[in-house]
Amino acid sequence: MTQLSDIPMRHFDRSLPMALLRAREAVMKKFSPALKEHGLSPQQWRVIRALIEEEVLDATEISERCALLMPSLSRILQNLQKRGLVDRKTASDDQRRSLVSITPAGRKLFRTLSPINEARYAHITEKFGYGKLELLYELLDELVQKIDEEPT
Amino acid sequence: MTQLSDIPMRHFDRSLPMALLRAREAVMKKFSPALKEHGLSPQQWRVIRALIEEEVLDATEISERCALLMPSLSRILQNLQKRGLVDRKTASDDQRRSLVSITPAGRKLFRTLSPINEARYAHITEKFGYGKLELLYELLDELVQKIDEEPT
DNA sequence: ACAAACAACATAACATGTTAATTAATATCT
DNA sequence: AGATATTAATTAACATGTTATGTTGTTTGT
Repeated sequence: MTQLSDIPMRHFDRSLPMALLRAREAVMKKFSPALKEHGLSPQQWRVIRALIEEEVLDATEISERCALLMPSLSRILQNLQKRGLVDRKTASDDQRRSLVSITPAGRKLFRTLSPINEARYAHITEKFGYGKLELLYELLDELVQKIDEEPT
Repeated sequence: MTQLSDIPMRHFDRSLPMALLRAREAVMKKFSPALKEHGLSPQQWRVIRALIEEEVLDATEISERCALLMPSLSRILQNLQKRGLVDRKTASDDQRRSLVSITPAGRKLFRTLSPINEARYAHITEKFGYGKLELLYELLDELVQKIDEEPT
């Protein structure tokens, strides 16, 4: 006879948040050390990458592109500015907005680190397989899409 | 003629850490609110789940199962103990080890939250598709495996 | 023009992530 | 047995995650 107590609880390792966390940790283990050697956290690196792609961005745009909440970003920008890696000026048309750009020193640091990271990325791609990697990206994108198109 | 400057930089959205982060954020948005209503962080919830599965665990085992570093776990256990959700005693055979178990109050809290979370999980499964979810788990597992079997 | 609503950014407060250093107990080696 | 190395857990220090609140500048409505 089947009872509630006979139904096995979904195991911990079939937890989506945990699976995503562990995957992210494994990947970061490959990228973080090189960043740390140059005094950058993964979050600081994301900001620098965004500014290489775009040249000038306000804080809110950086926040969205880098998946950083404004309070975290606020502290990170203060830190990067103090170290001379980014520059800031208030927008002339909207004094609330803070326009951020990368400095030559920041650009130089990027050029130092970028090849190292790209090499690691290439290595992961080769080891895991290009096709599987693309499939993984697609699944992750679709997961986000399906979840976000819900209310609640 | 092709130059280095013509090679487009791999875009931000094709960053594996970012893709995993965004997916995790989207998923957590579905689970966190119910936990927060009951005063639990996702990390605290992971610890409680682990203790429901196992009854007694030492701190190191919890750390591994929950993907929490020991310093974080140390603070979390102090918090949960203070709130009467877990219990601790030092192991008789090894006084260094701290054996943790869940209290009746902790078990009750679990029974309250578990159905809510399982329902959300079922909803995601339905929306995303069972097959795709299984495929995602497999890809994530394999990614971790391939990355971890490397040195450097 | 002026008050109310809104938007961008900063700050506060607390939990967690992360590395290093500490403490106490156990294991190992000679 | 006694010195040394290892291990389990904690603490320290600082960066980030997260929600709430504050500050200032801009927009909207009348």
